Amino acid sequence: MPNIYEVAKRAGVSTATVSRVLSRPDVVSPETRRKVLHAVKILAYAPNSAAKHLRTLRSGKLLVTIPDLGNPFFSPILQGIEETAQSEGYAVLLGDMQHDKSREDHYGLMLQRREADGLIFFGNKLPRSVAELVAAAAPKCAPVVYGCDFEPGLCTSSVHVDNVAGGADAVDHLYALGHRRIGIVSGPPDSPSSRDRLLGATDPERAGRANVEFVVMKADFSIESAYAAVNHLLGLRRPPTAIFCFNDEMAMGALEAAWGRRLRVPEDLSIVGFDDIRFARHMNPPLTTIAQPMREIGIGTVRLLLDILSGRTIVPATVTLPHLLIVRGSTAPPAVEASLMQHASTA
Amino acid sequence: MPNIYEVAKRAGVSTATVSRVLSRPDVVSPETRRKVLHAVKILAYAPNSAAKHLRTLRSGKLLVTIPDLGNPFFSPILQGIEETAQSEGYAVLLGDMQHDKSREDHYGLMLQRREADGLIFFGNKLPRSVAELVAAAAPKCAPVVYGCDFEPGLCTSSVHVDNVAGGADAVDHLYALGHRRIGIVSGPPDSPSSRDRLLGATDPERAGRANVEFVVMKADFSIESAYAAVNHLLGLRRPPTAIFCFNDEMAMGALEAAWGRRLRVPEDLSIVGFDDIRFARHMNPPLTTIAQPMREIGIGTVRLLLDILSGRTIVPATVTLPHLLIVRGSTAPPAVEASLMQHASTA
DNA sequence: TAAAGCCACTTTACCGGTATAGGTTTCGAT
DNA sequence: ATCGAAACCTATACCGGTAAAGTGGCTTTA
Repeated sequence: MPNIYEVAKRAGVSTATVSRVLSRPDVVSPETRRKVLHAVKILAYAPNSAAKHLRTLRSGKLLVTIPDLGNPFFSPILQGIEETAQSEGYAVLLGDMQHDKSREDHYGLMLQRREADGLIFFGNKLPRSVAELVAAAAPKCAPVVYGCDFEPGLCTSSVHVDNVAGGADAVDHLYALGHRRIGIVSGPPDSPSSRDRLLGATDPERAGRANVEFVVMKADFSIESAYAAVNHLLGLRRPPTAIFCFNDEMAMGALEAAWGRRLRVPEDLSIVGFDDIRFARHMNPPLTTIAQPMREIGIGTVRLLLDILSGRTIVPATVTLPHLLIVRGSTAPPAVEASLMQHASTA
Repeated sequence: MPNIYEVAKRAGVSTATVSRVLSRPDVVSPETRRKVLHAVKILAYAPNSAAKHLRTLRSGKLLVTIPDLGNPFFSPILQGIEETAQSEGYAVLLGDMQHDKSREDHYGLMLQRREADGLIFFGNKLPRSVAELVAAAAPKCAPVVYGCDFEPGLCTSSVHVDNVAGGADAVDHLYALGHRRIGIVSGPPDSPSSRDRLLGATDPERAGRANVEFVVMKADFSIESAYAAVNHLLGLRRPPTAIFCFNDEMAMGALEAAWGRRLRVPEDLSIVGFDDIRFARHMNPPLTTIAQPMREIGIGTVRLLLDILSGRTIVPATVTLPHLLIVRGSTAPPAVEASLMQHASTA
């Protein structure tokens, strides 16, 4: 593995010149440049990154932590992050929290050791070590960006959709179809986005909604938890005619529960999801859902973080990206009997 | 951000002592150790990783490249990798190839620059820069491990299942159920694992198989390609009674094609997948498939790579992990008419 | 009693780049 | 011919750790 000295010797120049040929070629004469590049090629030289990082005090890496890699919601986000980071000359360090607190502090330390220049955090709550770092930087920006969720009290930037409006849009869709008894399968209570979706979904002030009943089941964003919750809902004396799940995986669980009870979707039961993961359109029936621009969320977090790192952004910024209701085959007006029953019971 | 000098000064010792307290505490007296640790705590000191890496010529990072992050097949693999790497003191650098050659060489260079100590490669073909590195190291090991696939001619280690046997097991299952006309939806021809599965699936020498007809459709592991392929198969004059897709996502596409033609699965058409991704059991009907131990594949690649890095392994090793046929609801004996037709036509 | 060994630490060279200051050459203007 | 400034290059300090050699005082050994 050759170093810069060997290249310099071979090209007959100083190491500084070699360095400059590779980082700012325009300030070196064409002739010298040619000689150096030739030597670089012959020796297959590539600058050692540790040395570079030590001298420049930048690592060229962004740390990204994800609560659960297995969730397909994060795949396009990660792709957006990885692609943008690479095109801006950064590499991505991946941390999978697996919902484990002890792993979180491990990754918090990596920021302190400067193994990464910044952190893109997906999850509910910053690990303690990072929160301290953020608090220390306040009111200026620490190199930390929240994706999707964000802690209201904390001085951090974030990129997300309007979850209140998203939740409201899902329910508005069901309401417009005629549903008046709606089951809701929420995420865990410590998830800010789940809280917001619930807020929007059940907002009694929402214009045009009257005579709606909600039955809220707490779940945890997993297929299994939603299956159990929906199974319970369908076993009620007066089951809901529609169900809004706070993510698409839980909608899969809801579909399974419906199959299990020989209910047809959407004839007997309408189902709405959230996220529009890649598989939503391939479910049976294709899933109506609130789409999040996942790839753009990923891209947005990187851009925001790079703005902070370069000093272009000083004060924490919040970016809200648009969501979109995608109507597919899993929602329809409630069956006549159901709406009659509903009518009779409220009369 | 304090450095080791400030800690040394505060503790009244030399920097070397501070360094040793943190890396080999046992060779320092308890009293000195206490003083140093106290100073470390007060200053919130964390060793700069670039400096450490420069001196030790190790980066503590493993580069992992994935052809497509969106494929849920890779999620458990990545989780296994990340978890094992972290527990062994390594961090994971993520590269998403997105089937793009130009990105591949970018990541090849990272090895040369020593931004990572080793590479875990998922995909068909090593990028040129890495292949050169491997060739240069031959017949010893380069710090490169193939996951799932592997290039036969190349001197690299790999971790995978026996794809020939897996393909054979899938077809044996269908054969045992009575299917004699089997559609096969393969991956792209440049994928070694797809080639192997095809070999096993259509092996005419396989004991006990007689009078089986195969119709092979080339696809590319995507839902859409499989949908088109299966749609074509089902439109044939004598369509197959069972279909073996070389991954589970393609089985999803096959299911969709069956729904589209109002066929019941498994009554009218049996479907077998490969991989046993997390969603396989949640399809409608639950998918019969060949399970790969994905998490263990991930763990295995890390262990193998660390063995190479530590010098414990000198010669390239190949690890074959067990696969398993998981029978769920998507396979059943062919309908009577179909088998009669089959019988009549072969008589 | 000198030599050798050991302990617990300090000193220092070094990893491989880049930033910076300073030196040399070139060339047009005076 | 002399000067000045730009263009281009070199020498070197420095980034922050760690490995290895060195130190001083003590104990053990021949």
